[in-house]
Amino acid sequence: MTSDSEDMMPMNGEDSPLEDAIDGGNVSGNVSLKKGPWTTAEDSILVDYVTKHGEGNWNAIQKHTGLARCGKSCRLRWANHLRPDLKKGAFTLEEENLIIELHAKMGNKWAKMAAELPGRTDNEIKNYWNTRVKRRQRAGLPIYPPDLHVQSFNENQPDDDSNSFSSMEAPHFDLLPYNNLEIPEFKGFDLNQQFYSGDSKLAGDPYLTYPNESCFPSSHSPKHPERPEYFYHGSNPVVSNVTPDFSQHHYDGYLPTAHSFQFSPAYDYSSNYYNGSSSSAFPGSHVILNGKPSSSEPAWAMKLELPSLQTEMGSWGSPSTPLPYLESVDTLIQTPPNELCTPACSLSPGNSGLLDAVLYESQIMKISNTNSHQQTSLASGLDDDIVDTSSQDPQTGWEPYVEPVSPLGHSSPAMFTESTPSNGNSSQFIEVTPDNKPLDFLKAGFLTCYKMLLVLIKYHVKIIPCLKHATGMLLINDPSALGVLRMECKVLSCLLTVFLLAVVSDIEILGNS
DNA sequence: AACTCAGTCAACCGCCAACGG
DNA sequence: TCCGTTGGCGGTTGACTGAGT
Repeated sequence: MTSDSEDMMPMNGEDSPLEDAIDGGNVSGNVSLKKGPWTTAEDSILVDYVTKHGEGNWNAIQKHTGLARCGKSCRLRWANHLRPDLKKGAFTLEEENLIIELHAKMGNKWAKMAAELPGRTDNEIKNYWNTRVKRRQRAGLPIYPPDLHVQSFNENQPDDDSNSFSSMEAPHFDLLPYNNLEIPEFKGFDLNQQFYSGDSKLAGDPYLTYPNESCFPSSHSPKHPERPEYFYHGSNPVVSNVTPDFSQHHYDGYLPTAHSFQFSPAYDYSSNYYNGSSSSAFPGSHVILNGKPSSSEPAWAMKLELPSLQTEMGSWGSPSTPLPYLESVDTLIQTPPNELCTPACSLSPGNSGLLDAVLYESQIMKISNTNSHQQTSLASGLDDDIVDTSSQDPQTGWEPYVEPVSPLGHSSPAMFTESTPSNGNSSQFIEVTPDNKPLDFLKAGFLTCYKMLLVLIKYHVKIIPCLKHATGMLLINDPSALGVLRMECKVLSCLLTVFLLAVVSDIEILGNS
């Protein structure tokens, strides 16, 4: 054993660790105690002391070594950083699973949890958990995976002595204010049901009201930069049946792939916002990934369809219609129709959506002065466009597209040729020619506007769910919502512009006539 | 380049229980 | 039994960092 004098560190040099350690300390009684980050010099003093004397008697360290740290601080430093048996680095997937499981059993008993994780400190586990809770809270998601929810309650039955906790220690499944999150519109958003509609076991689970957190990956996670967050598939028929235990939760460490998530009813589409890859950009994109309709395509797929247009040619509204890309909407807005048209789609403008169709029509009108179109009743056109609700999906209320050519609900050219005078040659395109009575011409012009408005409304309605969801994402501070909203606003603003142009066009022509 | 923001980490603070005088 | 000390624990805070804007 060494004497106290031997424990004292040398004080005779500029680089004296002790001098460094004391520097900047606070006065506590007649001893200046330092706060803040530990220096390597202080660490070396502490390590040296504990190596010689063992752990404990922490207050003696300050007395014996002159280290300007209180006993508490020394103990904490040793326990959390200097202990030789500490495991450095990120938590492994197994450790993360275990932490979640242990927390479900124990609650915030960090020390007990640390005892189950060799080499890990309570502080480490606490920090990890708090970060996790914070992240999930922001996303409005439950802390625990759904099946763990059940599992944990089972494990905390009274007959389980080893895991019995008081009510205060019981798993806190209501830790999050999530259930009280006030996002009225979003909360009732039927997407929530649809995410899990394929899993009756999960239906009604209050913790599944919101999308899986996989959709809200943290923008950066130094420990797991490549991991978007866990993908709790819950009762995912694909995943959960593979392994019955807790490890079934899918932590693949990578962004979802078509294969790993394609049929998960719990898989939410928002991950596609994040993914940004061409392979998944929107709900149900697994259908796109598969390149063909999937029998497992969830019912919500149709609901999530954006207003435009990203379906394959001639497949408007068909049940097998691949779901649209968000990105493609942006592309459509920014890209001239001609550039968008691949040979496969060149036969019709209808495959590219409303904006595409509108742009296409305008081009057609410009270059075509010779077309002769069949006269169509304005009234019947209106009926075809909007009013007919008999074809709506009784469940979703969504009006399926039946027009195989155009997103406008009817032949796109017809839309313009029926009533829209676009220029001085409007007589080629409208059913009411300048030869007709001025009143008829006026009526045709206003009907054109009206029709355009209805079409816009129709598409706007399809956008609303997306806006709702994006708004919800905003309310929970999800950064990806901004991009979604921005894109959707682009769509809406373009639609509005088209409408206004139609109005102006009519007014001008009316004036000329 | 400056700014913002979220995540991580380390450390401190306060409370409490155990212990010993 | 009381009281002071010590150590353990959980909550909180602030510095730092990196990504995004």
